[in-house]
Amino acid sequence: MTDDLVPRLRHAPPRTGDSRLIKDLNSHLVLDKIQREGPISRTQIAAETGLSLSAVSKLVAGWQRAGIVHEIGKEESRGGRRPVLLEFDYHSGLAVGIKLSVNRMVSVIVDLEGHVQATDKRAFRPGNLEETVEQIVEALEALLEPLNAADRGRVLGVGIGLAGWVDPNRGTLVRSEFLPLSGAPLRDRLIERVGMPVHLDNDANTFTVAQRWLGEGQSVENFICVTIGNGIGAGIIIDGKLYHGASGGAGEFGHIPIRPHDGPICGCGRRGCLEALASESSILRDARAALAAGTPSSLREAVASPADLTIEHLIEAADAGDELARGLYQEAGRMLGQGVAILVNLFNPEEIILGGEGSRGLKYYLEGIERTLADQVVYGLQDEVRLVCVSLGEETWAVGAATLVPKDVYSSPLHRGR
Amino acid sequence: MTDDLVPRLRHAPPRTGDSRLIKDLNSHLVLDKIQREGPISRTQIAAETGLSLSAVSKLVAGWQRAGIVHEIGKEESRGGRRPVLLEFDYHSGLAVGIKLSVNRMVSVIVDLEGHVQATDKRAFRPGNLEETVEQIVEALEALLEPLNAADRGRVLGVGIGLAGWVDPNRGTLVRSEFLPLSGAPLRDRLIERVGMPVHLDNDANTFTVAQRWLGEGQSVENFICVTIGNGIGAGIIIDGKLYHGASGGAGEFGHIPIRPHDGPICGCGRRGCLEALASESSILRDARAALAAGTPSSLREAVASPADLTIEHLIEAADAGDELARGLYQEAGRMLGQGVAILVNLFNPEEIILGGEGSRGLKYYLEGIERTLADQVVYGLQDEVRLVCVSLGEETWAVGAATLVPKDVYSSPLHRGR
DNA sequence: TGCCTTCCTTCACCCGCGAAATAAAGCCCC
DNA sequence: GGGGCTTTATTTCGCGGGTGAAGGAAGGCA
Repeated sequence: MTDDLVPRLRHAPPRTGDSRLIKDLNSHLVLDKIQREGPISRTQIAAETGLSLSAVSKLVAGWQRAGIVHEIGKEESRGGRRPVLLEFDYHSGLAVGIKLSVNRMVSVIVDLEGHVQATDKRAFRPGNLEETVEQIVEALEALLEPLNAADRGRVLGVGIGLAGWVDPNRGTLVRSEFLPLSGAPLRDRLIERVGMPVHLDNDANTFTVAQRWLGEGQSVENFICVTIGNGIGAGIIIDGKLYHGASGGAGEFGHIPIRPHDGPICGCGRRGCLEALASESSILRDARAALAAGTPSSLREAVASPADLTIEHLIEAADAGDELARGLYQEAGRMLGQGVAILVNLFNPEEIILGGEGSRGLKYYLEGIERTLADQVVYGLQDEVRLVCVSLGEETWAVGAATLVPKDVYSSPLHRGR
Repeated sequence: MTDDLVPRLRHAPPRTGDSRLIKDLNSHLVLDKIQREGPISRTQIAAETGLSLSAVSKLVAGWQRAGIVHEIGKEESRGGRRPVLLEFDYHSGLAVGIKLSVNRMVSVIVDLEGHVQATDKRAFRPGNLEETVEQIVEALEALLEPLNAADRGRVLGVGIGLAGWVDPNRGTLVRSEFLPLSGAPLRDRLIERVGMPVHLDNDANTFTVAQRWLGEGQSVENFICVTIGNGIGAGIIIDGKLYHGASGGAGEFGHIPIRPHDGPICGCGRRGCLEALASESSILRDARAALAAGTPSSLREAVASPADLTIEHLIEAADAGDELARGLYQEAGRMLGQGVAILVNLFNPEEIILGGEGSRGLKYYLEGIERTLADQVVYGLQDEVRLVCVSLGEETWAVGAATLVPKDVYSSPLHRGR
């Protein structure tokens, strides 16, 4: 009986169409319109969705009762009664986002528009399930403690992002390079402890959801987010919905083989992964090696020893025109460009969003990427894709994780996972 | 006004939920069950779909009236009234499939189960729109002519597959290496001429649809078909639905860059595409070069000059243990393996179907693929994917194209493309 | 002030689903 | 072989949701 539960969930019966589905569908269709295109009038929603005016009115009333949609004012008259404008109320709820990484945990409280209300940064010591849960709960409490009771009641849930292979349906880690909790019921333990919805996903995916909800992908149905920092990751939106693959492992862009025979060893233990060729840590590794090998560069004066070199040094040097730094970025950009070319050939996306850590290095990558794309994409498909750059900071990750909450609450049933 | 039409189509209003959608949805849910899992009883359908028995009965009645579903007999009693078994009637309609290639056109009439009723093979001379349409119509007439009037009335439509970038929504070729009809309304002209539905798609996509409808992907929601022959292609099924990308160009697997700097020139003009490294024609090219360079091999006795060498020679030689042939296949397999590893890292599919032209060479590829996968896929994701081999012949392509027809007629409204 | 336009709400009606009652078909056991 | 019991299928009815028409509300314009 109980044993049956999990397989049953994986092959759950398909959603059948009954009146509830209809209402769900239409009501989210309306909410979506208001969120993406608001302020907007009922009549306009009806015209654009194809729903009847009466249906729109009723559905809007539902969202108003729930406090998620408000009337914000009236538009100019177009010869008759002035349209009443409706707006998504981004202040109607709060969400907590947590980004976990090797030895750090950054948490935020945001409103539904992603505006940060409070931040908590602290050390994180990867441990067993209980130790990990305990640290997350502590951070959560520190974050919620200053809130008054009313605000605390408005918190809708918690989203957590981390690097690794996550099964978001089960709420477990399948494999992660820094957190040895494979298979442990991390999400469910947390739900028990904090008494509100908790969502878990890969960090690149959380960033992607944020871009879809509030960022550069709001009106794009097929796009890919590539994140570039110490590692490289990707999140894939297909038909407006995050694509997880068969078991949550989709989007491991950083580990696609690019130079599997003669490339450098990657953190994952294999050779020539894109991440080992194009990430900022790979650039740093090559810069240190070049300095140690005696390559001339202004970097030599910036640090006492190659080991002290940081990304900031490299960016400064590149800004100042240093050949070595620029060359390394360009080479990394070409490698990344090859990866992006593969994405474009395979996915033919409408848009690719490049999220760069701090984003300052991104412009040095960009040239290499664009040139490579033109060379390596078939049929001129690269002209069909828009490249967009977005800056990523420590907090951005946490804010992204927080958007798992509204994504779950307010997304259409067709986009809600299986 | 008219100018507006195309953009309006691209951003068509989303499908709203009304009672018709419900019926459509449930009715296809039921049909799908019967097609995939039939023979099956009404009660079992109800249990597995979650629909009420009354709904199932009514919906089944609809399909019976349409002649698509029939009662086939009764099952053993399980202690009470014997269940009536329902079966999808694959003979209720016919479909035409056409595969166009450089100088050849293969057409078939099949029933809905893909059984070939008639075949037509002829030369194809790529020309302008009217010339092309004319040749297709001729083949179609040759195929339909022997049919009696009743059978002719049962033909539901025509599906066409060809290599290149196709926009299936508009029914146009965007770019193809052998047919200079970019942007021409090929599908719509054909619809006018033949007076029945015509569908156009990339050939790898048609093969993929066939695998989903009748082949190895019937019960798999996320899989990728890779086709290997003179070229290399792929079709992607996500959530049970063929993925086309933003403008129909998705799945250009043969042209992902693998050795963009030092690889051989590809037919598309760029360097180091997968297709230039791992297709059968690339193996042939390398074999000829090796013979010309004096590499010892049993192949030398098989042909007078390297130019006479064919794939069949290579397969025979490999079967006989020839080092050169085996080595070339293995190397190509490793290259293909790198490509497949990229697919697995990015898509985390449940299954990958390898369609090999004639399939006889596939076993020589396979070893290289499997070994490479184990090396180049992160987190052991390769253990999550099933590799399946399928044989591909000239007719298989045409049969695949034909499945565009039932896919369109009988697929759920949620899977019917945007 | 009166009429028109535009925006929104209300009400009657249609349609499909689910639940329950009913019918049909077959097993089992005395 | 006849009365239960079980399983399968159909029919009936009420509910919820969407649509469309009619009506109310708000504002422009002469």
